[in-house]
Amino acid sequence: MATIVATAWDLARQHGIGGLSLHGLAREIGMRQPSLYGYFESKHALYDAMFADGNRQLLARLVAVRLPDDPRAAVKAFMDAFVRFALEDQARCSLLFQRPIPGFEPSPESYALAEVVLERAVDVLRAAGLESQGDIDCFTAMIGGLVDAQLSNDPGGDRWIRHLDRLIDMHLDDAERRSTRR
Amino acid sequence: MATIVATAWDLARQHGIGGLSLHGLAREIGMRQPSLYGYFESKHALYDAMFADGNRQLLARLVAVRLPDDPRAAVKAFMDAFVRFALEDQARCSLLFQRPIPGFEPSPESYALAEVVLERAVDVLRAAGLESQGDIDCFTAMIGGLVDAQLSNDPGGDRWIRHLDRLIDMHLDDAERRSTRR
DNA sequence: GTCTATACATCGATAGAC
DNA sequence: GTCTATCGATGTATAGAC
Repeated sequence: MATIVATAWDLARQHGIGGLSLHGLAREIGMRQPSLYGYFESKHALYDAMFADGNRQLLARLVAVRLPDDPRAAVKAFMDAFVRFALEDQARCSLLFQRPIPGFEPSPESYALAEVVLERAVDVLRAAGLESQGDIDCFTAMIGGLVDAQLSNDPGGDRWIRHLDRLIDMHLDDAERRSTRR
Repeated sequence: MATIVATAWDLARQHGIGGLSLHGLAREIGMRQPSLYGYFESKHALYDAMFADGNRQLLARLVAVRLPDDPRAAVKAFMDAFVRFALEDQARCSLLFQRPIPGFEPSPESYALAEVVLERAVDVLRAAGLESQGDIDCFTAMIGGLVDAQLSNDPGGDRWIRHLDRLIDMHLDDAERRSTRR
Protein backbone atom coordinates (compact mmCIF):
# COMPACT_ATOMS: atom_id res chain seq x y z
CA MET A 1 0.00 0.00 0.00
CA ALA A 2 2.71 2.46 0.99
CA THR A 3 4.80 0.87 -1.76
CA ILE A 4 2.09 1.54 -4.30
CA VAL A 5 1.87 5.21 -3.39
CA ALA A 6 5.64 5.59 -3.42
CA THR A 7 5.84 3.96 -6.84
CA ALA A 8 3.04 6.20 -8.05
CA TRP A 9 5.12 9.23 -7.03
CA ASP A 10 8.06 7.82 -8.99
CA LEU A 11 5.98 7.53 -12.12
CA ALA A 12 4.38 10.93 -11.61
CA ARG A 13 7.85 12.45 -11.47
CA GLN A 14 8.71 10.80 -14.77
CA HIS A 15 5.52 11.37 -16.77
CA GLY A 16 3.82 14.22 -14.97
CA ILE A 17 1.01 13.91 -12.49
CA GLY A 18 -1.57 13.74 -15.28
CA GLY A 19 0.39 11.10 -17.16
CA LEU A 20 0.12 8.61 -14.35
CA SER A 21 -1.67 5.47 -15.55
CA LEU A 22 -2.87 2.45 -13.63
CA HIS A 23 -1.46 0.12 -16.28
CA GLY A 24 1.97 1.65 -15.91
CA LEU A 25 1.76 1.70 -12.15
CA ALA A 26 0.77 -1.96 -11.97
CA ARG A 27 3.54 -2.92 -14.38
CA GLU A 28 6.11 -1.11 -12.29
CA ILE A 29 5.01 -2.92 -9.15
CA GLY A 30 4.84 -6.31 -10.85
CA MET A 31 1.08 -6.57 -10.74
CA ARG A 32 -1.70 -6.53 -13.27
CA GLN A 33 -3.71 -3.38 -13.59
CA PRO A 34 -7.03 -4.74 -12.23
CA SER A 35 -5.27 -5.86 -9.06
CA LEU A 36 -4.87 -2.24 -8.01
CA TYR A 37 -8.60 -2.11 -7.46
CA GLY A 38 -8.01 -4.27 -4.40
CA TYR A 39 -6.31 -1.21 -2.87
CA PHE A 40 -8.05 1.77 -4.42
CA GLU A 41 -11.62 1.80 -5.58
CA SER A 42 -10.82 4.27 -8.37
CA LYS A 43 -8.00 6.30 -9.81
CA HIS A 44 -9.22 9.35 -7.96
CA ALA A 45 -8.89 7.38 -4.72
CA LEU A 46 -5.24 6.83 -5.61
CA TYR A 47 -4.77 10.53 -6.23
CA ASP A 48 -6.41 11.20 -2.91
CA ALA A 49 -3.99 8.89 -1.14
CA MET A 50 -1.11 10.66 -2.88
CA PHE A 51 -2.49 14.05 -1.89
CA ALA A 52 -2.68 12.97 1.75
CA ASP A 53 0.77 11.40 1.59
CA GLY A 54 2.32 14.52 0.09
CA ASN A 55 0.84 16.72 2.76
CA ARG A 56 2.09 14.38 5.46
CA GLN A 57 5.58 14.61 3.95
CA LEU A 58 5.35 18.38 3.95
CA LEU A 59 4.07 18.54 7.49
CA ALA A 60 6.89 16.32 8.70
CA ARG A 61 9.36 18.62 7.01
CA LEU A 62 7.83 21.74 8.51
CA VAL A 63 7.64 20.54 12.09
CA ALA A 64 11.31 19.56 11.86
CA VAL A 65 12.30 23.18 11.22
CA ARG A 66 13.83 24.82 14.26
CA LEU A 67 12.22 28.25 14.32
CA PRO A 68 14.45 31.10 15.54
CA ASP A 69 13.01 33.33 18.24
CA ASP A 70 13.11 36.37 16.01
CA PRO A 71 9.78 36.33 14.15
CA ARG A 72 11.26 37.55 10.90
CA ALA A 73 14.00 34.97 10.95
CA ALA A 74 11.35 32.39 11.74
CA VAL A 75 9.41 33.32 8.61
CA LYS A 76 12.55 32.95 6.54
CA ALA A 77 13.40 29.56 8.00
CA PHE A 78 9.87 28.30 7.59
CA MET A 79 9.54 29.50 4.01
CA ASP A 80 12.95 28.20 3.10
CA ALA A 81 11.83 24.72 4.15
CA PHE A 82 8.53 25.10 2.35
CA VAL A 83 10.07 26.32 -0.88
CA ARG A 84 12.78 23.70 -0.80
CA PHE A 85 10.08 21.04 -0.47
CA ALA A 86 8.03 22.52 -3.30
CA LEU A 87 10.96 22.70 -5.69
CA GLU A 88 12.05 19.13 -5.08
CA ASP A 89 9.26 17.54 -7.06
CA GLN A 90 7.22 19.30 -9.71
CA ALA A 91 4.56 16.58 -9.87
CA ARG A 92 4.06 16.58 -6.11
CA CYS A 93 3.99 20.36 -6.09
CA SER A 94 1.25 20.54 -8.67
CA LEU A 95 -0.91 17.87 -7.03
CA LEU A 96 -0.65 19.55 -3.63
CA PHE A 97 -0.97 23.20 -4.60
CA GLN A 98 -2.92 23.26 -7.85
CA ARG A 99 -5.85 21.43 -9.45
CA PRO A 100 -4.03 19.53 -12.20
CA ILE A 101 -6.49 16.61 -12.46
CA PRO A 102 -9.86 17.59 -13.93
CA GLY A 103 -12.58 16.27 -11.67
CA PHE A 104 -10.32 15.42 -8.78
CA GLU A 105 -10.98 17.10 -5.46
CA PRO A 106 -9.27 15.84 -2.34
CA SER A 107 -11.54 14.21 0.21
CA PRO A 108 -12.33 16.19 3.37
CA GLU A 109 -10.01 13.97 5.42
CA SER A 110 -7.11 14.56 3.06
CA TYR A 111 -7.82 18.24 2.74
CA ALA A 112 -7.74 18.58 6.49
CA LEU A 113 -4.03 17.80 6.32
CA ALA A 114 -3.51 20.65 3.88
CA GLU A 115 -5.33 22.96 6.26
CA VAL A 116 -3.00 22.03 9.09
CA VAL A 117 -0.07 23.08 6.92
CA LEU A 118 -1.73 26.37 6.09
CA GLU A 119 -2.50 27.07 9.74
CA ARG A 120 1.12 26.62 10.71
CA ALA A 121 2.19 29.03 8.00
CA VAL A 122 -0.35 31.60 9.09
CA ASP A 123 0.83 31.36 12.69
CA VAL A 124 4.40 32.12 11.69
CA LEU A 125 3.31 35.01 9.47
CA ARG A 126 1.07 36.57 12.10
CA ALA A 127 3.85 36.47 14.65
CA ALA A 128 5.95 38.50 12.22
CA GLY A 129 3.32 41.17 11.82
CA LEU A 130 1.24 39.99 8.87
CA GLU A 131 -2.12 40.30 10.51
CA SER A 132 -4.83 41.01 7.99
CA GLN A 133 -6.10 38.44 5.52
CA GLY A 134 -5.00 40.77 2.75
CA ASP A 135 -1.42 40.81 4.03
CA ILE A 136 -1.37 37.04 4.15
CA ASP A 137 -2.96 36.68 0.73
CA CYS A 138 -0.32 38.96 -0.79
CA PHE A 139 2.41 36.97 0.87
CA THR A 140 1.16 33.55 -0.21
CA ALA A 141 0.60 34.77 -3.77
CA MET A 142 4.18 35.98 -3.89
CA ILE A 143 5.55 32.66 -2.63
CA GLY A 144 3.41 30.77 -5.12
CA GLY A 145 4.50 33.00 -7.97
CA LEU A 146 8.13 32.59 -7.08
CA VAL A 147 7.91 28.80 -6.91
CA ASP A 148 5.90 28.64 -10.09
CA ALA A 149 8.27 30.85 -12.07
CA GLN A 150 11.23 28.86 -10.79
CA LEU A 151 9.77 25.46 -11.69
CA SER A 152 8.41 26.58 -15.05
CA ASN A 153 11.33 28.57 -16.38
CA ASP A 154 14.44 27.41 -14.60
CA PRO A 155 13.85 24.03 -12.92
CA GLY A 156 16.80 23.05 -10.81
CA GLY A 157 18.20 26.58 -10.86
CA ASP A 158 17.76 29.53 -8.50
CA ARG A 159 17.08 32.50 -10.74
CA TRP A 160 13.81 33.34 -8.99
CA ILE A 161 14.07 31.61 -5.68
CA ARG A 162 17.28 33.38 -4.70
CA HIS A 163 15.19 36.49 -4.11
CA LEU A 164 13.10 34.76 -1.45
CA ASP A 165 14.62 36.48 1.59
CA ARG A 166 14.65 39.84 -0.09
CA LEU A 167 10.96 39.57 -0.90
CA ILE A 168 10.09 38.38 2.58
CA ASP A 169 11.81 41.44 4.02
CA MET A 170 10.03 43.66 1.55
CA HIS A 171 6.63 42.31 2.55
CA LEU A 172 7.26 42.42 6.27
CA ASP A 173 8.69 45.93 6.06
CA ASP A 174 5.68 47.03 4.09
CA ALA A 175 3.25 45.54 6.59
CA GLU A 176 5.15 47.20 9.44
CA ARG A 177 5.06 50.55 7.73
CA ARG A 178 1.36 50.25 7.07
CA SER A 179 0.55 49.36 10.65
CA THR A 180 2.64 52.11 12.27
CA ARG A 181 1.14 54.65 9.89
CA ARG A 182 -2.24 54.12 11.57
CA MET B 1 -9.69 28.95 -40.26
CA ALA B 2 -10.27 31.86 -37.90
CA THR B 3 -13.58 30.22 -37.09
CA ILE B 4 -11.87 27.00 -36.17
CA VAL B 5 -9.50 28.70 -33.78
CA ALA B 6 -12.32 30.72 -32.22
CA THR B 7 -14.38 27.57 -31.73
CA ALA B 8 -11.36 25.82 -30.26
CA TRP B 9 -11.12 28.61 -27.66
CA ASP B 10 -14.80 28.11 -26.85
CA LEU B 11 -14.26 24.43 -26.20
CA ALA B 12 -11.06 25.05 -24.27
CA ARG B 13 -13.00 27.38 -21.99
CA GLN B 14 -15.56 24.67 -21.36
CA HIS B 15 -13.36 21.59 -20.93
CA GLY B 16 -9.97 23.04 -20.12
CA ILE B 17 -7.12 23.50 -22.54
CA GLY B 18 -6.03 19.89 -22.11
CA GLY B 19 -9.56 18.58 -22.62
CA LEU B 20 -9.76 19.97 -26.12
CA SER B 21 -10.28 17.17 -28.65
CA LEU B 22 -10.30 17.21 -32.42
CA HIS B 23 -13.44 15.08 -32.52
CA GLY B 24 -15.28 17.53 -30.33
CA LEU B 25 -13.96 20.51 -32.22
CA ALA B 26 -15.01 19.09 -35.58
CA ARG B 27 -18.45 18.23 -34.21
CA GLU B 28 -18.91 21.78 -32.96
CA ILE B 29 -18.02 23.23 -36.35
CA GLY B 30 -20.15 20.76 -38.25
CA MET B 31 -17.27 18.89 -39.78
CA ARG B 32 -15.82 15.44 -39.43
CA GLN B 33 -12.67 15.06 -37.42
CA PRO B 34 -10.33 14.10 -40.30
CA SER B 35 -11.33 17.24 -42.18
CA LEU B 36 -9.45 19.34 -39.64
CA TYR B 37 -6.25 17.93 -41.05
CA GLY B 38 -6.89 20.07 -44.10
CA TYR B 39 -6.15 23.06 -41.85
CA PHE B 40 -3.71 21.76 -39.26
CA GLU B 41 -1.23 19.00 -39.81
CA SER B 42 -1.44 17.91 -36.20
CA LYS B 43 -3.08 18.76 -32.91
CA HIS B 44 0.06 20.55 -31.80
CA ALA B 45 -0.22 22.75 -34.87
CA LEU B 46 -3.69 23.73 -33.69
CA TYR B 47 -2.33 24.59 -30.25
CA ASP B 48 0.36 26.62 -31.94
CA ALA B 49 -2.23 28.59 -33.88
CA MET B 50 -4.13 29.20 -30.65
CA PHE B 51 -0.95 30.30 -28.90
CA ALA B 52 -0.24 32.81 -31.65
CA ASP B 53 -3.84 33.98 -31.69
CA GLY B 54 -3.92 34.50 -27.94
CA ASN B 55 -0.74 36.54 -28.03
CA ARG B 56 -2.12 38.65 -30.83
CA GLN B 57 -5.24 39.31 -28.75
CA LEU B 58 -3.09 40.31 -25.82
CA LEU B 59 -0.87 42.55 -27.90
CA ALA B 60 -3.88 44.32 -29.35
CA ARG B 61 -5.15 44.92 -25.84
CA LEU B 62 -1.85 46.24 -24.60
CA VAL B 63 -1.19 48.68 -27.42
CA ALA B 64 -4.67 50.11 -26.86
CA VAL B 65 -3.73 51.18 -23.32
CA ARG B 66 -3.09 54.88 -23.04
CA LEU B 67 -0.02 55.09 -20.85
CA PRO B 68 0.12 58.07 -18.45
CA ASP B 69 3.30 60.13 -18.46
CA ASP B 70 4.09 59.26 -14.88
CA PRO B 71 6.09 56.02 -15.10
CA ARG B 72 4.53 54.52 -12.00
CA ALA B 73 1.02 55.26 -13.21
CA ALA B 74 2.02 53.75 -16.54
CA VAL B 75 3.03 50.50 -14.85
CA LYS B 76 -0.31 50.38 -13.08
CA ALA B 77 -2.29 51.02 -16.25
CA PHE B 78 -0.29 48.47 -18.21
CA MET B 79 -0.55 45.79 -15.57
CA ASP B 80 -4.23 46.45 -15.04
CA ALA B 81 -4.82 45.70 -18.71
CA PHE B 82 -2.59 42.64 -18.59
CA VAL B 83 -4.21 41.20 -15.49
CA ARG B 84 -7.69 41.89 -16.75
CA PHE B 85 -6.85 39.98 -19.93
CA ALA B 86 -5.34 37.08 -18.00
CA LEU B 87 -8.33 36.73 -15.69
CA GLU B 88 -10.85 36.72 -18.50
CA ASP B 89 -10.11 33.22 -19.68
CA GLN B 90 -8.39 30.56 -17.62
CA ALA B 91 -7.75 28.24 -20.57
CA ARG B 92 -6.16 31.02 -22.62
CA CYS B 93 -4.14 32.13 -19.63
CA SER B 94 -2.68 28.68 -19.07
CA LEU B 95 -1.84 28.10 -22.74
CA LEU B 96 -0.11 31.47 -23.03
CA PHE B 97 1.74 31.59 -19.72
CA GLN B 98 2.31 27.99 -18.69
CA ARG B 99 3.19 24.65 -20.29
CA PRO B 100 -0.10 22.81 -19.82
CA ILE B 101 0.24 20.46 -22.82
CA PRO B 102 2.96 17.83 -22.41
CA GLY B 103 5.14 17.87 -25.49
CA PHE B 104 3.82 21.12 -26.89
CA GLU B 105 6.24 23.97 -27.42
CA PRO B 106 5.22 26.99 -29.45
CA SER B 107 6.97 27.38 -32.79
CA PRO B 108 9.61 30.10 -33.06
CA GLU B 109 7.25 32.27 -35.12
CA SER B 110 4.51 32.05 -32.49
CA TYR B 111 6.90 32.50 -29.63
CA ALA B 112 8.20 35.67 -31.22
CA LEU B 113 4.79 37.22 -30.54
CA ALA B 114 5.10 36.36 -26.86
CA GLU B 115 8.49 38.02 -26.81
CA VAL B 116 7.06 41.22 -28.20
CA VAL B 117 4.62 41.28 -25.31
CA LEU B 118 7.38 40.70 -22.81
CA GLU B 119 9.52 43.45 -24.32
CA ARG B 120 6.74 45.96 -23.99
CA ALA B 121 6.28 45.04 -20.35
CA VAL B 122 9.99 45.32 -19.65
CA ASP B 123 10.09 48.77 -21.26
CA VAL B 124 7.36 50.04 -18.98
CA LEU B 125 9.00 48.51 -15.92
CA ARG B 126 12.44 49.93 -16.71
CA ALA B 127 11.00 53.39 -17.15
CA ALA B 128 9.63 53.10 -13.62
CA GLY B 129 12.97 52.18 -12.13
CA LEU B 130 13.06 48.40 -12.30
CA GLU B 131 16.39 48.03 -13.96
CA SER B 132 18.09 44.81 -13.00
CA GLN B 133 16.96 41.41 -14.24
CA GLY B 134 16.40 40.44 -10.62
CA ASP B 135 14.01 43.34 -10.07
CA ILE B 136 12.05 42.37 -13.15
CA ASP B 137 12.00 38.68 -12.24
CA CYS B 138 10.63 39.50 -8.81
CA PHE B 139 7.98 41.68 -10.33
CA THR B 140 6.81 39.18 -12.93
CA ALA B 141 6.75 36.39 -10.37
CA MET B 142 4.51 38.49 -8.17
CA ILE B 143 2.11 39.27 -11.00
CA GLY B 144 2.00 35.61 -11.97
CA GLY B 145 1.37 34.53 -8.40
CA LEU B 146 -1.41 37.02 -7.99
CA VAL B 147 -3.16 35.96 -11.18
CA ASP B 148 -2.68 32.30 -10.38
CA ALA B 149 -4.04 32.59 -6.85
CA GLN B 150 -6.99 34.57 -8.13
CA LEU B 151 -7.90 32.11 -10.86
CA SER B 152 -7.34 29.03 -8.72
CA ASN B 153 -9.04 30.07 -5.52
CA ASP B 154 -11.53 32.78 -6.34
CA PRO B 155 -12.26 32.83 -10.07
CA GLY B 156 -14.42 35.77 -10.95
CA GLY B 157 -13.70 37.50 -7.64
CA ASP B 158 -11.07 40.01 -6.60
CA ARG B 159 -9.70 38.71 -3.31
CA TRP B 160 -6.12 38.67 -4.58
CA ILE B 161 -6.17 40.96 -7.54
CA ARG B 162 -7.46 43.93 -5.57
CA HIS B 163 -3.99 44.23 -4.06
CA LEU B 164 -2.38 44.78 -7.44
CA ASP B 165 -1.69 48.51 -7.11
CA ARG B 166 -0.49 48.13 -3.54
CA LEU B 167 2.01 45.48 -4.58
CA ILE B 168 3.20 47.49 -7.54
CA ASP B 169 3.90 50.43 -5.25
CA MET B 170 5.66 48.15 -2.81
CA HIS B 171 7.96 46.80 -5.51
CA LEU B 172 8.74 50.15 -7.06
CA ASP B 173 9.38 51.74 -3.67
CA ASP B 174 11.69 48.90 -2.80
CA ALA B 175 13.64 49.21 -6.02
CA GLU B 176 13.92 52.97 -5.51
CA ARG B 177 15.18 52.52 -1.99
CA ARG B 178 17.71 49.96 -3.10
CA SER B 179 19.06 52.12 -5.88
CA THR B 180 19.38 55.32 -3.80
CA ARG B 181 21.13 53.35 -1.08
CA ARG B 182 24.03 52.79 -3.44
C1' DG C 1 -5.65 -11.09 -3.47
C1' DT C 2 -4.42 -11.75 -7.82
C1' DC C 3 -5.26 -13.39 -12.13
C1' DT C 4 -7.34 -13.57 -17.31
C1' DA C 5 -10.39 -11.67 -20.27
C1' DT C 6 -12.96 -8.17 -21.84
C1' DA C 7 -16.13 -4.32 -22.15
C1' DC C 8 -16.32 0.34 -23.42
C1' DA C 9 -14.82 4.82 -24.35
C1' DT C 10 -11.68 8.35 -26.31
C1' DC C 11 -8.08 9.81 -28.72
C1' DG C 12 -4.90 11.28 -32.81
C1' DA C 13 -3.86 10.03 -37.26
C1' DT C 14 -4.01 7.94 -42.09
C1' DA C 15 -5.83 5.85 -46.55
C1' DG C 16 -8.43 6.48 -50.21
C1' DA C 17 -12.99 7.59 -52.64
C1' DC C 18 -15.70 11.51 -54.27
C1' DG D 1 -11.79 20.04 -49.21
C1' DT D 2 -14.57 16.96 -47.21
C1' DC D 3 -16.08 12.60 -46.65
C1' DT D 4 -16.27 7.32 -44.90
C1' DA D 5 -13.86 3.88 -42.83
C1' DT D 6 -10.54 2.33 -40.03
C1' DC D 7 -6.15 1.71 -37.58
C1' DG D 8 -3.67 1.45 -33.33
C1' DA D 9 -2.87 2.96 -28.98
C1' DT D 10 -4.30 4.16 -24.37
C1' DG D 11 -7.26 4.68 -20.79
C1' DT D 12 -10.55 3.15 -16.66
C1' DA D 13 -13.36 -0.21 -14.94
C1' DT D 14 -15.82 -4.80 -14.23
C1' DA D 15 -16.88 -9.96 -14.32
C1' DG D 16 -15.63 -14.09 -12.83
C1' DA D 17 -12.21 -18.01 -12.20
C1' DC D 18 -8.49 -19.61 -9.16
